[in-house]
Amino acid sequence: MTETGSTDTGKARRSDATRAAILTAARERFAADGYERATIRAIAADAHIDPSMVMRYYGNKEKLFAAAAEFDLRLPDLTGVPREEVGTRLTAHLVDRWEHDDTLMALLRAGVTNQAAAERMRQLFAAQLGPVVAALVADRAEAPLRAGLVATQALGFALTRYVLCLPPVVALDRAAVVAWLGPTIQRYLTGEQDA
Amino acid sequence: MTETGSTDTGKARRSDATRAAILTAARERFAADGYERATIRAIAADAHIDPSMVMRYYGNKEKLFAAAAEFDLRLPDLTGVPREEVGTRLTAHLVDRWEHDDTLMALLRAGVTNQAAAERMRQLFAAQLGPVVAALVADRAEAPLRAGLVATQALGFALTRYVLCLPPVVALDRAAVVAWLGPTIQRYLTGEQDA
DNA sequence: ACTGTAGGCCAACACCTGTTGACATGTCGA
DNA sequence: TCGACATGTCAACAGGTGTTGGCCTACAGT
Repeated sequence: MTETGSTDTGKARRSDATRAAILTAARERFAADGYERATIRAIAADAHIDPSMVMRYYGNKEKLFAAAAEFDLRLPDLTGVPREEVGTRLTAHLVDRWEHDDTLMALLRAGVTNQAAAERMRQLFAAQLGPVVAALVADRAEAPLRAGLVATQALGFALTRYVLCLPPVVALDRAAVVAWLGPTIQRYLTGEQDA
Repeated sequence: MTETGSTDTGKARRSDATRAAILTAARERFAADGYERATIRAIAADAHIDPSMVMRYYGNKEKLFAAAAEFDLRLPDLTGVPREEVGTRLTAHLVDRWEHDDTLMALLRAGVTNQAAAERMRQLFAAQLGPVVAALVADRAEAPLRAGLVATQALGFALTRYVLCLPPVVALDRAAVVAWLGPTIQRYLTGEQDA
């Protein structure tokens, strides 16, 4: 394998642009078509290169997806936010994150039929959402459950709005989304189980 | 085409068992693998027949899916239920429906990558959940939106529990699911937008 | 100027897919 | 008994898939 050190800030290689183009095209295809329908050939065509280049740079389709599905939710620190506002704040952030990055869509579409993608999704919520929630709740043992509940609503919203495109859900503007989903997320984060 | 009248209650044909076996196998495969990974060959093997029989009886893969994805939510009439209980009642019913029938799973897994399946899902919520919600809300114009919101939470729960298998969500028992999701559904059905 | 090597393309492979048509078998009415 | 028709099997097709290896070209270091 050619030197691909992750830590070195060495000189840029001539192929870096190509690598990036492949990754971008891969994200778009995986997001639009899911794992199996996103073909290496189509991704290569989008990146204006030969399919064999994809193999050379990323080994195989699985590894390409793994590289393309690297994602950071960039969750804000909610400990400084008034407790009654954390639901709306988190909701607004998630919606924004979803609308400005294909990666989550790729993860969602692929995660439904691909085991590795599903595992990624699990890690995403456990490793990134989990800690943020843990810093918020009184009993830290409750954190994974509460993070999971948030995931049900967040992913369900994304699924119905961006994938299945249920018309009434698509029609909602940002403010309405936050107004409707915010209190739900708030309750999952800070509320009691008994209504 | 052989006589396949939909209205006739004529004598059962010898091939009806085969037809049913194909449909059952198709539902299981579509539910487990999604649309593209569920192959005609695998379905035929499960049904212990030749792949060409699937084609003869259902024409092509698309039509087979259409037949396999026929589904009735069997939603109860909620007009007689105390208003503050409709959320938990609907939640409990949906969970039960989901756990005892592969069809919804097939619809969900396929709907993420297949247009026809997504369209089915849209019709399902519009035609079956819509009216039930409409009978419940004061302003009927709000019904589609409220049904859509219910869909976000219901499908999101199914996605995280049965497809992505987030551990904390999988761990919930039936009572806990109803206790957590019930109030959310209740608010989407009968609550005001401003918390 | 020469050469090694990285970057890129082409053709091919082995496999799997949906789909088709020819052929065998069984069943039931005339 | 015989023939029509439903039921089922087998083999093959045309196209698409991930993946591989050989070949060409241009640039960087000497």
